[in-house]
Amino acid sequence: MTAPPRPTVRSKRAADILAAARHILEEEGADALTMRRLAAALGVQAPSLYKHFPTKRALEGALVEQGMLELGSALHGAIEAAGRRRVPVSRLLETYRKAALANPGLYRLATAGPLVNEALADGLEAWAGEPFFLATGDPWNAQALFSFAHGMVMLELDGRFPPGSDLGRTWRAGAVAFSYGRRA
Amino acid sequence: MTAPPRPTVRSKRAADILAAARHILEEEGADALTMRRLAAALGVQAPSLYKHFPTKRALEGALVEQGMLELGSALHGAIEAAGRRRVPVSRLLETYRKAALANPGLYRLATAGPLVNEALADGLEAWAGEPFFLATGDPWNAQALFSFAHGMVMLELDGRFPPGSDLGRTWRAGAVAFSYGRRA
DNA sequence: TTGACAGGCTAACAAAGTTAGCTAATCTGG
DNA sequence: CCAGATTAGCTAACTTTGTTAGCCTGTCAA
Repeated sequence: MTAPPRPTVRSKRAADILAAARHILEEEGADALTMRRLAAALGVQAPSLYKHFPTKRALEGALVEQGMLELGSALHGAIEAAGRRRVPVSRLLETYRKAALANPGLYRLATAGPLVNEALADGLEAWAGEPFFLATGDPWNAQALFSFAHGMVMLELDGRFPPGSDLGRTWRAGAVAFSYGRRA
Repeated sequence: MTAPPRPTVRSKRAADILAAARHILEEEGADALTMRRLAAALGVQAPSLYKHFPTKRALEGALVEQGMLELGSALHGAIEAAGRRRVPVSRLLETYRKAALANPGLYRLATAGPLVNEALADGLEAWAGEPFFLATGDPWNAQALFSFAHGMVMLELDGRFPPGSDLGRTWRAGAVAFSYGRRA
């Protein structure tokens, strides 16, 4: 088990900005997260934000780091809760779904576009993905299971499933498919 | 088997614009697809484009329709090639992967953000998804399999897998997991 | 022939990220 | 305790982007 990566340390002010940004992101959507809107929420003018983050993408990157850290923590929590036994795939998926849907804006931000993560502490993504390896036992099923979970969350967030779909059952179908450790 | 939806009919000029847009999208990326850049490629000024599409999103929507139609055709082609037998999941996935990665910009456009599809001919999405039902035999495994495929493509396009990953093997792991028609 | 319409044009706006350069406060080293 | 540096704010302004308004010209049908 890899150690959880330490979050980047930031000034109090920078942390406040991130909190405000996150609030706007979740309450009003990604489009509402503009530098001017964010500045206004902090009672400040837009250019002042650049004293704390060099660019909007950097600010988003910091949000992504937070999101990944929280998601990773949730997943590792599920692993630990299982003690010495292997986590059931279904349990891991439930955790993933719940954690991801709890912060839709952040999740989309973290996994949209080619590379918002740039300087994303390198180990972070690997660490967050580790539970999938622990649940499946091999890297290929781990990646496949992760892809399934990611696809489900994205499609669910984007309302891409036909109305009336029993998504719980779809998640369960995936869980069944990836259980019992079959090899490719 | 549902009939393939007819593509929206458009004027010659509108079709030309879409072709140019698609070219820019694939050659230079989504950021390069601006109204001015597109207009320039057509030897025209930006506002002229609004004689043919009411908004940039409408133009993107038309591109998405094209993409979905092509992807759906590829998948249905795989179904037909199997004749009366059920398509192997692995075969369907290979088709999906190949078709999606052949037009990365278009694929991302079609499946990014909450709703680019708006007026997307309603049956189109259902029609494109039908092959997954035919390959798995029930709607829940169909949706789960689709989510897996979608997640794989997105992560692959975004370079989210650790370098050196054997993605072919990951796709195969997914294929194995979703074969043999297990029920949730 | 006349009038509608199709399809182009220029000028311009608003919103977005961002930069430059100023200033007031606060902290720090001698 | 003061001087200089740093911090963190400000205003003004620039660029890029989508988009609108309003004009003009050619084509084609009544």
